Amino acid sequence: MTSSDPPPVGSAFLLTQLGTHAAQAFAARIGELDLTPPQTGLLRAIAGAPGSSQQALAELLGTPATRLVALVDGLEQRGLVERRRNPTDRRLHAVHLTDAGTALMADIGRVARQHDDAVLAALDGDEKARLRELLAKVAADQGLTPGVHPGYKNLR
Amino acid sequence: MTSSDPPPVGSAFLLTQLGTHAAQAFAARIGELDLTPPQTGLLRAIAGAPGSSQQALAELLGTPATRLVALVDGLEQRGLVERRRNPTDRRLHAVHLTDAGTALMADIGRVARQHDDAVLAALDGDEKARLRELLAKVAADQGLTPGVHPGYKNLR
DNA sequence: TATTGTTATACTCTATAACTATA
DNA sequence: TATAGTTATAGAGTATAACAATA
Repeated sequence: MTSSDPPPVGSAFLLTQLGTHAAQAFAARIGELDLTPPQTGLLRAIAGAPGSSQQALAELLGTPATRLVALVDGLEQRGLVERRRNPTDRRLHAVHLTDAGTALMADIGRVARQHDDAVLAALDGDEKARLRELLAKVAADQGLTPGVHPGYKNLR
Repeated sequence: MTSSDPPPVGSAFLLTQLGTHAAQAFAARIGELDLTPPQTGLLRAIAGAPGSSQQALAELLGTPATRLVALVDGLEQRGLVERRRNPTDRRLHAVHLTDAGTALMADIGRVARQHDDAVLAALDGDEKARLRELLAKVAADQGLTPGVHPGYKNLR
């Protein structure tokens, strides 16, 4: 081919393009709560499995424990989560949301819904349902953990 | 754990999750050609608009010119692209693919098709077409430039 | 003086490795 | 000796700012 025709792009590239765009838009929105996307994902994980050890959280998110420590540090300093030592095995730090953290989760939920509406504004109800169905099918086939962003995964 | 219900996730999050997954999978595949995704995107841009100045390419991709210079440097050293000075205005460096670069584009196309098939393996033909349609609709509404990955965009 | 390209520098994020404490 | 957590260090990727060449 010489040029002039726009190079045909596959659906997988469309997915990457839209996924990156959605991630950037979400980062901007959640930034108004002074949160980064990794922090938000960790808060969600803690809310879904309160009292988990940091090792367990690292395992769930697929990230090195060292990164998790730094993330928990930041959230703890802001009073959103707390570490509780396990009296039976004093090596373990169970991570819990504080009341402030729980309250913030509600805000995060609101922001997430606004984000969802904004990104999918072009679709009507039926189309949204159909898209969700197709995406869920692909996600399951690709082995993605529901609710866990693959960006935590160490790749090399 | 107390809660048993998986936290409900919006379609926009599914998009982000799948988009990141697809990007990682593509990076792994294209890495076998010793290319990074940003390099691949730049090659595509050059192939689509040969002879563009570096400023024009930076503008198209939405990236600082300084980053583009570094990317072109890497591709030029490998003999995939070349800079040609414009005799009329010697400030401009028109960027072109070399023969090796053109040949590599064919390999990239093959890898991209394999990638597409792998990511969408769960869907039949009709479903693929429907998904593509819905994604294209959302992408257009969100103002994405066709064929350009938003990851080049400077955000702050 | 304005524009294209380049180089130098700094910053952010993340991973790897070494270390402490508990078991 | 093995495990949970932590600290220290280094690397990749990118942006910001200063500079050089040409117009």
